[in-house]
Amino acid sequence: MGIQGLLPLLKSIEKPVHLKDYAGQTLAVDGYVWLHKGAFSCAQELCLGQPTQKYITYFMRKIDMFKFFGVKPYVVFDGGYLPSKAATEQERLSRREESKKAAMELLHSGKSKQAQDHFRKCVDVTPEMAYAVIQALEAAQVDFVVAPYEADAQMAYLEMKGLVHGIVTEDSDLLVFGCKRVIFKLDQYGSGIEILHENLSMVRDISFHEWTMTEIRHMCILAGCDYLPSIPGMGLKTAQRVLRRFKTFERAIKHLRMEYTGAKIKADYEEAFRKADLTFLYARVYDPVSHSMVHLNAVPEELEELVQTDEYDFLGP
DNA sequence: TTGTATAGCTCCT
DNA sequence: GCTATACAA
Repeated sequence: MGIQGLLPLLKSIEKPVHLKDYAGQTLAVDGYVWLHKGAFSCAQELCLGQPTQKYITYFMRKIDMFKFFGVKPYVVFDGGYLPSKAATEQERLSRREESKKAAMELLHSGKSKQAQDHFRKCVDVTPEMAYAVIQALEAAQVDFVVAPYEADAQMAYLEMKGLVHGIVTEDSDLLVFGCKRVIFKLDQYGSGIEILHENLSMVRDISFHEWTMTEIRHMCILAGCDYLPSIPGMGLKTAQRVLRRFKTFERAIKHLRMEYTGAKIKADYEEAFRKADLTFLYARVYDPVSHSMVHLNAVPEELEELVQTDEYDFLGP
């Protein structure tokens, strides 16, 4: 889902770029994006369990494009799902099953063209597909890493450690994780748009002047993110207003509780907010240098013991 | 003005 | 996952 409405809000700081602008550099790539797009070319085969190589070919063509422009790709795959995302996954699964039923019926009545539309809605990227692509990457000596949980946090870590110069993705969450250089909408010719974190203060549609990374992260969580749905009626602009007025999210939530009478804000909302915030800060990632599991940012002393407990399995158990 | 709900898109020629 | 669009509070 990402952060609803974040990218349109950042239009004024978008910069058109081309892969060749990054010649000689390494860019982290969200493997899921290419896996999913590649799966579209062979949705029916994948849904019916028929053997196909098309999604691998598609993926490697993207890799070749990077190499053609002198850019080194560092592919990042998703690992396990966080417990906090289980509900979303279940919802997606049942929607896919519905589409598959419709696709099969159309196929059996000879309407293969219409069936294809439904196959594309039910196609899912499986770990087996990721593994097939990984083998092709190994053969081509392309760097990759499987994140213990979410690719987003893993890519943010690679950038933070200086292992990559920027991140290619379609997911606005990356900016909330604090990434410095994110490239969106990369097309088949190598064109895309770049957003730099340092330019956030220059956004015209909303005033982020003097805003810290913490405030921007809190605004995004309040407006709804993958780890916590928003309070009904709370979008980015309203979230920005209440945070500007009340300074901290605790005070903002307290105020919203008084204003929004009734059961609109659940009793555990503030607790859930804190957990979402900690996930953006301290998600578990893999460190390719030391070959060990670490947290995205150094965990402060007062939290060190807590993050080891089951209470904190939302960071990745 | 702002948020939400819905539909259409990702492949390829 | 994204965007574009129409509609609602």
